[in-house]
Amino acid sequence: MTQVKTAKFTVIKQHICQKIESGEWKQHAKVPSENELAEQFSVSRMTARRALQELTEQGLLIRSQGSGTFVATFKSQSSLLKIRNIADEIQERGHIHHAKQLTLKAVSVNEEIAILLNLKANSITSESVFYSEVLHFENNQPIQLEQRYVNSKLVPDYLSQNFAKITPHEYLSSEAPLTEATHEIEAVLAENEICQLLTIEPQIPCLQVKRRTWSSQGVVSLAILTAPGNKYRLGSHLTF
Amino acid sequence: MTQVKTAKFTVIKQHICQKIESGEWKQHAKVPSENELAEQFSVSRMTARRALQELTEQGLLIRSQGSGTFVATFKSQSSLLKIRNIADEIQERGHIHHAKQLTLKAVSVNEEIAILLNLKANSITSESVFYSEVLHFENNQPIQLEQRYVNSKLVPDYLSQNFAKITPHEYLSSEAPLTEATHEIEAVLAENEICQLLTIEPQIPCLQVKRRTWSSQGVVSLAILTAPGNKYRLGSHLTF
DNA sequence: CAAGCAAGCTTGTATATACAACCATTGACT
DNA sequence: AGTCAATGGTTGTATATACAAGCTTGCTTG
Repeated sequence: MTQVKTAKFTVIKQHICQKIESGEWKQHAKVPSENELAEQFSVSRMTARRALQELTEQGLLIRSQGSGTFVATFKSQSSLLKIRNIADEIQERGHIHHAKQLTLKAVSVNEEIAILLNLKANSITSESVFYSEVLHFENNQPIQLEQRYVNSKLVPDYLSQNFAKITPHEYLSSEAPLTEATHEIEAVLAENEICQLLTIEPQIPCLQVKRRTWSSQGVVSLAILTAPGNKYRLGSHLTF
Repeated sequence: MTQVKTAKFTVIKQHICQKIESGEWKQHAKVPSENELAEQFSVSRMTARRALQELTEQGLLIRSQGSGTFVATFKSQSSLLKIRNIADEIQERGHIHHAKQLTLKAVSVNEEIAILLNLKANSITSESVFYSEVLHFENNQPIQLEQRYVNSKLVPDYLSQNFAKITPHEYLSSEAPLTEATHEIEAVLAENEICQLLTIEPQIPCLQVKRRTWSSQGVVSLAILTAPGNKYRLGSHLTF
C-alpha cells in the first residue's frame, strides 16, 4: 500500500482511541486539555482541538466548556473502535487494488445485520460512511439510545454527470478487481468475527451471509443473518 | 425568547441554507469559494470555511479540493431544511419553558414514522440529534441511499452520576412543564403538517399519532402511523 | 494541431494569537 | 460558618497567515 502521509490531527485521534480502547482511559475519565495535548504532540492548540472535536462528533468524547473533555459512556464503545480498526486493516492489506479508502457502516433490523462497505476506488470520488445505532432494552422498554457517526460523505454525482470519465455503476459492473475486493472484505470480516464485534452481550452470533449487493453509489452491502431472540437489538435498518 | 448572540459562521450557514431552500442555488450549482464568502461577510477565510464544512458534514454541500464547493443532490433536501426551520420555530415560540434547545430526529420503519424530539432543559446538559435516512426504490431495487446528520450529541451522564443535582429521568417524570412542552410540540408539528414534510412524493399521509414516550436520556418519541403501500420508504428504524 | 508545462484558483492542513464564555476553586470578607 | 469576589483553567469563537495538494485553464512549444 502506498504510504499515505497521515495528518497530525489524525495521529492524535488514533492516540486517544487507543487509550480508550485499551481501557487506560475509562468512562467519565478526564481527557487531557487542548493545551496539554498540543504540548504533548508538539502541535498547535487548534490542531489538538480538531482531533478532540471530531472524536466528540463521533460520540467518543464529551466536551463541556469550562470543565474539560471527558470519555463518553458507551457500552458498545469497544465495538466501534474494533470496527474502525478493521476498516484500517482492510486498507493496509493493500489487496484491494482499486479501493483507496474503505470504511464500514453497520446497521441492522430485527435479526439482520447489514454491513455496508463503502469503497473509494481510484477513478471514483466516492465517500465514506460510518454509522451505528444501538437501542438498549429493559423489560421491553427502551432505556437508552446510542448513536455513532464517524464520517459522512456522499458520492458527488455531479462528477459522473458533468465531468467524470467513468461512473461508479459502470465501474462496479465491468471491473473484476472489485469483486475480488468484496471477497477479500468477506475474508477479513470472517477473520475478525465481525458479528461478535457488532453485538453487545449476549452476543448475536452470525449465522450466514444472506445477501451481497451494490448500488450505483458504490456501496457494497452485506446482509448477515443472526440468531433471533436477543435481549439487545441493534437499531437502524435496511431492506433490499 | 432571549436573544442569543449568533455566531458568525452560523449566519453564513443560514444564508447558504436560505439560498438552497429558495431554489436560487440549484443542484450541482457552484457555491462561492471560501475567499469569496469571507469577503462577502467580512470574516476570515477560516470562519467561512467552517460554515461550508459543517454544511458539508450535514449533507447539503459537496466539496472537492481544487474544484470548489457544490450544492449536493437531494430529492428531500427541502424536507431537511423545513424540519430545521420547524425546530427553530419551536424554539422561538418560547412556550417551552424548560427547553433551551430542541431539534428533530426523523426516522421511520415500514409504515411508521417516528419523530424524536430532543429537549435540552435548563438543568440538564442534554444534546441534540438530527439524522434522517432515505432509501429510494426503483423496480423494487434500492437505487439510492441518502443520509443526513445535522448534529450529534449525547447526554453526558457523568453529570447525573457525579455532579448533577437532578437526573434527566427525575426531571422528566416529576416536572409538569415538559409534558406541556410535548403538547406544544405536537401542536407545532400538526400546524406544519410534519408528515408531509418528511415524505417524498407520493406523499405519505399521517394517519395518527401512535405513541409518545420518553427515555431517561431526555428523548421524547412520537410514533406516527402512516398509510401503507408507498413507493418510497424511509430508512432507519426504531421499535418500542 | 497536440502535448505538456506553468500559472492561478480551489480546498486541506497547520500555526500563532486573541478574546469570550463558562466553570471550579480559592481566599477574603462579613 | 456562610457569602461573595477574584482567579486561573478550560472550551468556544474568530482572525491572520503560510504552505500543501488538487483541479482547471491557457499558453508555450514541438
